[in-house]
Amino acid sequence: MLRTHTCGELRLSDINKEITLSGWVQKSRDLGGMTFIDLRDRYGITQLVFNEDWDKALCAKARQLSREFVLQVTGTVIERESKNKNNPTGEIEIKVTQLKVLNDAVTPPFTIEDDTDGGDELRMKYRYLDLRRNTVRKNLELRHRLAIETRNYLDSKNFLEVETPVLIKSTPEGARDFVVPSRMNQGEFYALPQSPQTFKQLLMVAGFDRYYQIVKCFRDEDLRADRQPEFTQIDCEMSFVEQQDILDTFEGLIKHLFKKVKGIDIPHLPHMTYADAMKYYGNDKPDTRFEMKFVELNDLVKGKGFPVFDNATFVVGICAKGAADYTRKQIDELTEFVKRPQIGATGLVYARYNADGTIKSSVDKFYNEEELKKWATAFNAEAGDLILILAGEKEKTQKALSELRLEMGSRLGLRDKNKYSCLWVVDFPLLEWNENDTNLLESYRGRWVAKHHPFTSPKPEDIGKLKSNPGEVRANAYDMVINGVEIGGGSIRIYNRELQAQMFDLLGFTKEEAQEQFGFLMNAFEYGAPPHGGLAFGFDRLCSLFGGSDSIRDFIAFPKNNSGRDMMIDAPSAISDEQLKELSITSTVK
RNA sequence: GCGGGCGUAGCUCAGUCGGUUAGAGUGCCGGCCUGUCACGCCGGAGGUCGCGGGUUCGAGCCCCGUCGCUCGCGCCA
Repeated sequence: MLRTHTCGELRLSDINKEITLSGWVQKSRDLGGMTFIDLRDRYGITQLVFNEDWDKALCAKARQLSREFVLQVTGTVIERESKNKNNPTGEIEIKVTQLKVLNDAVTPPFTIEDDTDGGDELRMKYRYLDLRRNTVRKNLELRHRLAIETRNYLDSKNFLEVETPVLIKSTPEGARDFVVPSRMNQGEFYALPQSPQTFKQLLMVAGFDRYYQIVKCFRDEDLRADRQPEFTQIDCEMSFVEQQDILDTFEGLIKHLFKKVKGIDIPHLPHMTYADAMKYYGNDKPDTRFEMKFVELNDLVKGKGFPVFDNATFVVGICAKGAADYTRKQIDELTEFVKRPQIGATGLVYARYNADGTIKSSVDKFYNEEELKKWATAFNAEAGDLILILAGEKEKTQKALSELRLEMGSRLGLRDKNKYSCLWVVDFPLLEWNENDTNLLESYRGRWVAKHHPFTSPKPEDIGKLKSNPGEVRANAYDMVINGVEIGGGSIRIYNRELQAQMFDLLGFTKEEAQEQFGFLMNAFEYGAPPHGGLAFGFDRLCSLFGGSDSIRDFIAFPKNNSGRDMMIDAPSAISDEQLKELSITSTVK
């Protein structure tokens, strides 16, 4: 061993011990006759001290050490003359007797400190240096802790972790696939899994009963702060269960994780229907840390001569508690916010419920005090509140107001990172209609697509509507939502060949296409498939939620940038003509 | 595919109305310094202002194009 202790563990109780430490030079402070060096490893920082009076040659050698040199030092633990209370090892230091430079280092391009001077791009390019920083290392330690506690909980509930293949088959449903050419089967391609969905269902057919896997999944879609092309799911499936059993089991998991990792007791998770989530929050993943629910105003505001409201199919608003003192400038900011192209509202109507009980609105020309009072009643508004109203086409307006609600929540400090509000959103629609929209791949346009995925079972009482009114069929599908983030989702699956075939038919598959792409699954259903269901958690998002960050990149050791590039190894890259030829692939790009 | 922001020293940034030799902090190098821990003091080196074109007597600044990074929309069963 090149060390007897780590740089984080020595204390006053270790005084006079002869020890050996190994680590990196964090900082060197040369005072002339003596030199201090902070030696760092994963566990902490220990101060080394060199003094000309003790060993002139050694002290001279210490002066030559720069940041990030790798050292092995032997010496005696001594009590510091002046102690540093900010460091757990700050009461001792090492009087070094032997110094060995295990490796030198060039000056790093950014400082290896909690508050680094490095920008994102540079940190990603030198991620191995970035990972030396406490903040990043702690994020990965949190990730490790969450993975361990997930396994502990699921193991205690009899779940088996089973690995499923990574080279699988491309299917047209869902996100774009990453594909991998097959050399042995020329002209054919594997796809990387978007999720192990069909395999876990086959494990249920196989009688495994309770399965989980902490597993990489791949989606070839554009990225965001919370979306990476390869990401990790906690993927789970159970047999002989109904929806409530799954909700109970995984409410248990999330409570276990909060308790073990953060020491927080999470109350019972309320259920909210998809319909209510849309009605009250305009969003299927509502941030329920604060209320500010939507109130529909169609009946109250129409027919008073205000064309914007009269021409709109949907008028809806929120009431921001205590925001009546918002200045004209602040309200203009909000108006600009909702008018941004990403949100797309045409304007914002407001009504201030002043402290003196009067109401002042931006549409006083059309609505008198009495009518505005009725608005206030509809919102349960009190003096001091600010009512904000949007109008337009229903879906777009809901979405815009949802964004405004979150913005107001942030501005009013209602979205505390250390507060957690968890719930289940249930009764999702089974299907949604894809417009004939050029933003979509041609094969996706103008047809019904599964809201969750095509293996999701419809609610038995809605099966009759599958043919007559597919859009109204509700699914046995559910999402876990925490602080406005979709942390996980799943469904009770179809386990009957005929119903599954009917689903594929609805989704526009011919019998032959369905058989070719999912025949293996439907065939399996004929051999005694148990009723089953499950869900998957986004593990990276869970980590970022626990770590109080909006970006999952901080919790992935080697993440990719917005363009899907690994800036460190510079992937993806072109491959040689020889490789292409072996795969029978012709490159159409120079 | 689209919209916003950014690109100036190793790093983080400032740079006014288009006008002298492009600055600061930090890091780096050298010197001094025996209790520092954001050490201090003195000195020094370090620039293709992302790239290409244009306007102008003159461009870091204005215009056009392009590349990269970043946040978002679309997309993401």
